[in-house]
Amino acid sequence: MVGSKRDRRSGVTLEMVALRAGVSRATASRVVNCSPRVSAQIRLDVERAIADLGYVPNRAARTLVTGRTGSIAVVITEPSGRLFSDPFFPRLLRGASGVFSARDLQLVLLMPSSREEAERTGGYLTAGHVDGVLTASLHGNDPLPARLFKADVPLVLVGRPPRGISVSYVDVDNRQGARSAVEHLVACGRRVICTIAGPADMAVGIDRLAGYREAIAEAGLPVDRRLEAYGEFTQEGGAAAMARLLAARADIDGVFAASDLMAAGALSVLAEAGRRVPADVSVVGFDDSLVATSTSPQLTSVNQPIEEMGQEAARLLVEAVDDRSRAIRSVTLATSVVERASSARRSSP
Amino acid sequence: MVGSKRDRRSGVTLEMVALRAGVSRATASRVVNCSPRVSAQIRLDVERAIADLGYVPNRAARTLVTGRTGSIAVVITEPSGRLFSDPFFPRLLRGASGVFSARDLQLVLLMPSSREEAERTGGYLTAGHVDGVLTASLHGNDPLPARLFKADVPLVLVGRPPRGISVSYVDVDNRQGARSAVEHLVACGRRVICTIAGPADMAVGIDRLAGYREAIAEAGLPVDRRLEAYGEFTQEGGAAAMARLLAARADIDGVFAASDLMAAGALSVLAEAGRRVPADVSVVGFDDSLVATSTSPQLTSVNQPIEEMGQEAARLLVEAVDDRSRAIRSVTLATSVVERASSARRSSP
DNA sequence: TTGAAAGCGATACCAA
DNA sequence: TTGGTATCGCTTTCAA
Repeated sequence: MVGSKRDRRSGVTLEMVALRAGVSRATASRVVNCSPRVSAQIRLDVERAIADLGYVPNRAARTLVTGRTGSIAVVITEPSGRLFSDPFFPRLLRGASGVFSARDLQLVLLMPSSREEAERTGGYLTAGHVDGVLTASLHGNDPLPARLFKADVPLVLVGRPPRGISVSYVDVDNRQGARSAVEHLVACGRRVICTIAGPADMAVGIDRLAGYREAIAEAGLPVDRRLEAYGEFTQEGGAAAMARLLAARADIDGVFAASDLMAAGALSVLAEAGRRVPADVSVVGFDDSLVATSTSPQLTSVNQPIEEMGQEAARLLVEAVDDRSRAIRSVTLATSVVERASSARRSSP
Repeated sequence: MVGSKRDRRSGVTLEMVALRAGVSRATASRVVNCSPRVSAQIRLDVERAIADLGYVPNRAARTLVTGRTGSIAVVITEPSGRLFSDPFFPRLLRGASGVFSARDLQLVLLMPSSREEAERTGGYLTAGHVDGVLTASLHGNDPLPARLFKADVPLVLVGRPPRGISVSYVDVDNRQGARSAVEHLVACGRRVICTIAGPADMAVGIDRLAGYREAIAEAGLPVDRRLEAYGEFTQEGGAAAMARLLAARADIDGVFAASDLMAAGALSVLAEAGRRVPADVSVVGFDDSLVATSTSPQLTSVNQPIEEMGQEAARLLVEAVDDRSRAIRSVTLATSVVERASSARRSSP
């Protein structure tokens, strides 16, 4: 690596502080680290020297000996758009950052937006820049978990890990959530219920689809693959999927979308197609995010406690960083259906 | 700092690589750093050892000697909401990240959401975790620039720095942009033109307001402080300001808002008040973001090349990191008015 | 081309 | 309570 000659940082070292305060480096270090084994007078002397010189501990040196960096990375591997358009992430971050803050850990956000960048990010994380990694929205083929595991970097996922990967995680019961949504549609008297599923390589996508199928089967409704369409977790993805579904089965009277954003896309397509919601078609989303209350009609949606997921994940990660036991822990939170205007009992036929 | 006993990282060191390859640490280091002064055979041996052992260089150790970390921080100090709701930031990041990527620098995003967190973040940055800092949306009283300057950490701002701070920056000509907007309204035959200004402690806010005043004066229109209202750069801020303005002067026929989001808020208030846009009132926003084309009617807006700002800022920062000359550089980009449906020539009176 | 060895700045052990 | 010093993992002269 490059590194032009001697371009040392501003350069106040502990050595200089010690010299100025007339003590040894060891003692100065004790003051910096708030050790109780320092006399009051000396503590004052050193503190003044620190202030006079504007001393700031060099993290690299400290990290080298302690093995700790005092920072945690949150990694969001998404094609850039989603991080900012999906309200999921800010809520997750809000939940997590509170926990890290309380532990005086600096949260740094990494958002590789291409395979190449993801590669570099992996290097950054395994090189010891952070004490632990929190990641959300993982795709099935992402090599990151294995790489971090090998490098012994603590990792916690938000969302169930893909098959074959064992790692700590926090998730909501997506399967049960999806079932509740479909059961709600059935209770509304819907008989031709389709689903707009998330990407087939993401656990959330898979689980919500599984829940949908279970509920359909249990309700004794015929299973029909033409009632299932996949899409990205975006408004556009939802719209495109809805259009395909309508083309395949014109008699659809219920829609379960795997996210509110997708449901919003579906609503716009239904409106264009002249279907009234909820009179002709009832729609249920997932997330119960702000989006749910800004569509027209407002969305019935499966609520998931996102801030809480962030908190729990952060807590799990902090534990893992502290004890380094490599134990796998997981937390699953419950969901609930929040009813709004987009779903209603079918008017008597 | 804590640091439980010997909890060393996974622990493949260069020493171990050297041993396995049967060479000295120095030679192994040369291979890792792609030095040309290594024989082909030895290079192969060492590379195999690296692969076998899964060696990853320890960043802390390397940083300690080179003074470089290979990463750059982008700091957004906002009460959390704005980062995700304002399309400005994703665009800025997209522009900047391309440049950093090309230089193999890892971009880390820091978003302190309270004074306390901002304090910690300052510590993180001055402790040598990153080679340089890019920051946007700086408020006048933010102590960060001074702190970084003292610690000799390269810094580039997006947006003109507050008075009294000298630092490199990239900005658009906000003053001229605002003038063009107002001139456009005047050309539309508007005579009672108000402005929804940004926060008075932010340079963008100040500059756009100044441009507004200049244009009003030049057009020979009476200056009236009741035609100026301040607000946050949010939809709510814009709505509240518009409501106050209408209450103070019912005869308003032109609105210049300092951001599209604010203009969107203004549009909703105007609609509620029964004012037709653009027939009764013409509205011009600032940013020419996606928001501008999703309002109804679509917004006439001042375009600013945000991706380009991000690129230029990143370029400036990379330069500063490389030569460490502490020279202050700045780049100012031009704006242009993009006409849409929210502004139109007044129908003959 | 290769190796030996001197740091980089801080922590933590062992004596005093 | 204090100081001396080995050590962390790597880069980089300086000799060989």
